Amino acid sequence: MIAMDKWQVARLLEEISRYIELSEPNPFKARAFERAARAVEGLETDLAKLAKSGELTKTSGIGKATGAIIEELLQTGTSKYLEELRAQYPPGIFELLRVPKLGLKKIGILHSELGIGNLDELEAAAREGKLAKLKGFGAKTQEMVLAGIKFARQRESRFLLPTGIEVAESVREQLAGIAGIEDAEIAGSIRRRLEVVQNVNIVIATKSTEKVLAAMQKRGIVEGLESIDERTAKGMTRGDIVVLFHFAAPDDFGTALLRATGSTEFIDAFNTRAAKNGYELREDGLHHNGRHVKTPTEEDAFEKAGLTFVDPERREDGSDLALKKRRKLVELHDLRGTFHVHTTFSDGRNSVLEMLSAARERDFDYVGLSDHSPTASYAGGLSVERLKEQHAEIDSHRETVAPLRVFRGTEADILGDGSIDYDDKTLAKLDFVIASVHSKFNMPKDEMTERILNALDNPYVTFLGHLTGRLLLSREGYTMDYERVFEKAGARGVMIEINGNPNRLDLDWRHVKRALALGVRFSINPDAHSIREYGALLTGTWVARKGGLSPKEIFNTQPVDAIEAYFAARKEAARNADRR
DNA sequence: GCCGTTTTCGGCCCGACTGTTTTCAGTCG
Repeated sequence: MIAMDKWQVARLLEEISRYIELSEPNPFKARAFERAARAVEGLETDLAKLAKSGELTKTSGIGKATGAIIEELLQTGTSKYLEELRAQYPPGIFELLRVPKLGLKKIGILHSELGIGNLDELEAAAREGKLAKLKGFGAKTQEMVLAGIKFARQRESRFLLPTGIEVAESVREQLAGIAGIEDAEIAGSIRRRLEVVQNVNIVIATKSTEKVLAAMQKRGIVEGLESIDERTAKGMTRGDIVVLFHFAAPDDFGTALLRATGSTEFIDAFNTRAAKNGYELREDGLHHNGRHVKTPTEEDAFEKAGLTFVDPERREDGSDLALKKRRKLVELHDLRGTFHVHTTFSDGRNSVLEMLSAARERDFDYVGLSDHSPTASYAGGLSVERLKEQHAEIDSHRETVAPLRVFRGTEADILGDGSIDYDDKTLAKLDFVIASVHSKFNMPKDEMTERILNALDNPYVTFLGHLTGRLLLSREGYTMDYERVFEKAGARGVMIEINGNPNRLDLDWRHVKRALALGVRFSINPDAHSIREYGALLTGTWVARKGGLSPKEIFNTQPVDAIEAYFAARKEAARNADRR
């Protein structure tokens, strides 16, 4: 029998909740299953043991019905109720959620009234004007749906960087056993660590392209693999991800990797500079005054052409080729601690102790907890009383997690007028304050700019959180005058967070250069809502590297004493600040 | 469906926004 863990059980409870919301007028029934899922996730004791003892329903949020379903899931791996719900709807029904502004209620109506169960059917019905006639729908909704379908489709063939890396790694691993392949490396925008990517590029070093290609086809490394020219082959994986293979002789592998990594702009800049030394990158390798030059590694290509090596992340344009020395970019192991960590006090999935223990296991010297503020009620923002309780809990764990040092913070909402969602007295009790926008995203540019500038005037603010507010592949960032924001942040010593959540990667690396020039310092933060999400520090590091940041420009590369002294000094200054 | 209790049904987290309404429902964070 399949042993189900609490996370899998929670996923299935969520699925039930979604189905219920499609058909059930009472929204609280769906919410009850949602709550049960949260309750299961938050369990400190083993779910299977708890079920065995018959005390499941003693957990708040789990009642008679949900308890029985959980037991059934644990015993059989599925639930009759869930199977019945699944049978009532087409399998692709939830793909409709990818259309913005379409929620489960509207999807439920579309299915029951028009039998719509996927994007194609939705598009056909909207084009025929059938949507506008439904109750609760209208002409505008119909238009919005059509625009939304376009939006969803555009994003179909684009995917987030971590997905790209996972797919690319898995394809590369499959190449390992093929005779004749001497080396294989991931290239393209994935190697450049672009936040959203469109295809996978892999460079293969081999002396017998045809033989290798045949072996790859035979093994079914990807679907529909076929050569598109002498040196390139193309296939698909996971349904809709295009994989390009670039073949090169081992002696030309460096040049091939360089060219396949791009960007086009960088390669052009490379060639312009190399030409001055008589060198040229060609499809068939590096050439010096028309004669072939061996470049088994990428470093060889840079060196022979007389150019400074540029890390792949920095190859969006040619600017770093002008540097005399290779840029020293920050690396994950440079980080000594981090901030912006949530716990079960607000919307995190792990307790204070779990998050602290995980930070210690990662060998951090320090970590700063920051749950939401009261206005973020949907995320369980902390009242002043709850904040006090959290402080007491943190204090009770300090010895347990030593030598890890714990800082007490908040991720406080920047309210509509730019004020911070706690009073000064409360803020003064914290070691640090991350100020973030979580509401009223669609303000006009001027208003949003003033709002952020106002927040920067609060002397207790230490960091600006996920400044642009973008959600990759789903939401554009806020409009604001970034120049003015960076200027003021720099002048007031407020750091800007580089939020490493792969859905955000915010600050956008494109802003980093300008912010740095205006005196802004950065902190790489995970915005972790679970232990696993400390992993976002790696993705955050990529953003910093893409922005060209070195360890000294990153706050959390500093030792704990420096951090503590900085917070203390800043708080002291805030207390003394004139705040009329 | 769950919870709590003012023991057997009423409330459940909420505010902004938008479109469809003519006072509200659905979506989003």
